[in-house]
This record gives sequence, structure tokens and C-alpha cells, in this order.
Amino acid sequence: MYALVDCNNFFVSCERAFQPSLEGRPVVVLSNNDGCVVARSNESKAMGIKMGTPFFQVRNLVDSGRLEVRSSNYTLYGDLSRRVMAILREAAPRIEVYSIDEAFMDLEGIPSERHRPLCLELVRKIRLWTGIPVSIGIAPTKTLAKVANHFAKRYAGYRGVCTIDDDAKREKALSLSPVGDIWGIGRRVAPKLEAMGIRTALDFARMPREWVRGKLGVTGERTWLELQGHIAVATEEQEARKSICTSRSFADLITDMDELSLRVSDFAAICARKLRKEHTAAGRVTVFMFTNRFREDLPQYYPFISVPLDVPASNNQEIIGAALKGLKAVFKEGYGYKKAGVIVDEIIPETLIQGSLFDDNAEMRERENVVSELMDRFNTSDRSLLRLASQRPGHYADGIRREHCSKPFSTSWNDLIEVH
DNA sequence: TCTGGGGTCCTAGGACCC
DNA sequence: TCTGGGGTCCTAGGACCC
Repeated sequence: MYALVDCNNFFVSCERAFQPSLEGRPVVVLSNNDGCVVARSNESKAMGIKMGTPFFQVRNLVDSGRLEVRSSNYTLYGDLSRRVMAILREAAPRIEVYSIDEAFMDLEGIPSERHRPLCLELVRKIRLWTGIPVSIGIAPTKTLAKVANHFAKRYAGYRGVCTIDDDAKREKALSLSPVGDIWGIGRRVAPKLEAMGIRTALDFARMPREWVRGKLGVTGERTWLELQGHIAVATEEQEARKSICTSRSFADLITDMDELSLRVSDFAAICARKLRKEHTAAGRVTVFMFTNRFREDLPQYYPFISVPLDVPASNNQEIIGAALKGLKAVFKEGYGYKKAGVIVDEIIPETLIQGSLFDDNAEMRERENVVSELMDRFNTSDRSLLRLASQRPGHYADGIRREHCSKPFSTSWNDLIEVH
């Protein structure tokens, strides 16, 4: 059996954990650059505010005092996530952190009569120790655990924990779930299924396997199997990521190559830092940029360029150097850039780096690696005290709109350094 | 005026091989 | 005019997730 632990309205709950005045109020948290609504409290959901709503469409509610708003504060959310996951790790032999606010626990080895009491205790403990409310769904497959979690979240009677452990419960739950709510059935496929009269998860589960395979491929077939109670979505060991992307929208359009270079340098430095943190190196650096697609009155340009590295690297000098080389190759004057980003991929463990036959810079690389590691000891994920001259001074979020940001309540080391 | 960011997997088709 | 069959690997794009 699996238990899916999912934090309720996670970003909003993180804000509430340190600002009790938000409790019981309609609250939304915005995406980077204060662009869209990405998290909502139950109260703001009840007001009809949809996920992804552009902020300017609900700003009047904020101005008139009917809605609370916060810019996203990932330092805070990341820290609280880490604390929640730590509690789960103590409770179950194996957990898979699926996203910042969700984890699957493998309940193997725990007697079934203990499942619900254990999970009820976890709900209580996580709330008490971190301030975050969570819901838990228990079922024989991950997809069914997702379904159970929906019910745990929706109906107070479950006290935060819902179990699907027999066929009657399974069919009842599926019959009450719209097909589009199933994990793995997305925006594109759901309308097609509905048009064919498949409206609930149970309708879908009752279609013949071959039909599902033919219409939706192996991924659809896996979802179908999981709804029957057959495990088809495996628990992967946490492997190294295959790509890392750092990108941001800007508060204002950037027209100047030098200004854009500073941003791209920062994005590349953040990517390189993440590589080093995971003890990996990338074989390719990709740079992209976008003009503002909503400004149909302005000329549009969205180049995308990859720069291969002779030898996979993770130091700031090489990653930034490659990114700037790409930027110079595609940058064009006369456009207002709204967003840019850097992707590093072809990632391998640093222990597997092989020198190139034509690499006569091995010694220099070694020095650059040492310099980057030294920088890591002084920098945080928010701010670079040590940086290359091509990067910007100040906070990484400078030039990105964050007008409603709360403090990093649980990780104030940053600010202490600054005060000293 | 204002519209996010970061991932994974699968598949089809092209390049290339024998 | 005629010009096979069967693989693998890579990549771009689509679909999905949070």
C-alpha cells in the first residue's frame, strides 16, 4: 500500500504558519514576478478565483480588502517542505518526494490495521510541528492513493486520512471522480474522453484494456492498470536530474545586451550551483529568451541556442562563459525581452567526467572548480556575496516584481550576514 | 500597465549502420 | 526501368505533472 501525503494549499499554508492573521481569510500566492495566482486558500477558491489567474484581474479585490496576497517566497516554502519531509522519513522506511508539497510513503512492512492510525498521527504531528495542514490518501497504487487523497482533502469527516482498500470503496470513489481529475489524464485527453461518454474515472476503468492502449498509448494503459489496483507506476530511486533550468520573467522589458548579459550570467550561475550541489556536471548549456508574447503590437523574437562543452563542467566560469557565448550569438537589437533562461543538460555524475583528447586546459579547469566551491561557501540560493564580474550585484530577485513578499521567517541566516 | 517556473516520459521520424 | 530488410540512436515536440 501507498500513502500519498499532500500539503493543503501549500504556499498559502506556509504564509499562514508565520502570519496567523491570514488564518480564515481568503489568500492567494502569486508566481514569480507577481504574474499569476499559483496557490489559493479554501476561502479564495470559494470566491471563484481560478488557478493561473493573472494577478491584475483580481487586484481590485486586494485593494478593497477582500483578498490577501503574497508574492512567492520559495526560500520559506523550500524550508518548510524539508521539515515536512523529514517527519515523513522518520515514519516510513521508504518515501519518494514527488514535489515540493507531496510525497509517497511505501507502507510495506507496516500491518494494514496500523495504516490509518499512523497517518492520523502524522497529520497531527506535521500540523503541530510545522504549522502545515496535510491530507493523506492510502491505496494499493499511487494513482488510487491520489484519488483517496482528493477525498481526504474534500470531506472533513475523514479527518485528513482516506483509505481505498477494497473493491467497493474503489468503485465508489472512482464513480465520484471526474475523468479529468485522474492523475495522468490531462487537459488534452480529458475532453476527448468526455466527448466519447467517458465522464467518470469508473467509466474509464471499465473500458477494455486494448482500447485504452490503442487510444492513449502506454502511459494511458498504465493509468488504467493503476485504477484497477495493479501497480504500473514504479517507485524510482531518486536519480540525478537530467536537466536543470533557471529562467525568469522581468519586471520591465530589457532591450540592452549588457543588461541581458547580467541576467543570463546569474541564471547560468544558479544552474552551475545546483550542478555542484548534486555533484554533477553538464555537457551542454542552452540559452533562450522571449519577447513579451502578450504585446502583439511589438515585434516578437524567441531564440533558443545550445552550446556544447568539450568536457562536462559545473564551475561558474565555464557555464557562464558558454551561456554568454550563446547569448551573443542570438541576441538581436530592437526587441524588448520579457524573459530569459538557461538550461544545462547532458548531466553526468562528476566522478564520470572524462577529459577530452584536445583539452589543454585541465589545470585551469581545476582552479576554476576550486574557485566555484569557495564561492558556494559564501553564497546562498538567494544572493551572491562572491560573484564573477559578469554577474549582477545584489539579490537574484532584483528586477523581478515581488511587491507582496513575506520574510524568510524560518531561514534568516541570510539577513544576519547582511547585518554584520 | 499587469499574464510563472521547472521538470519527466513517450513517440515519431530522421540519420546512420550492416 | 530497376534499386531490401532490419536494426539503433538521437532529437524535437507533445503530453503530462506540480
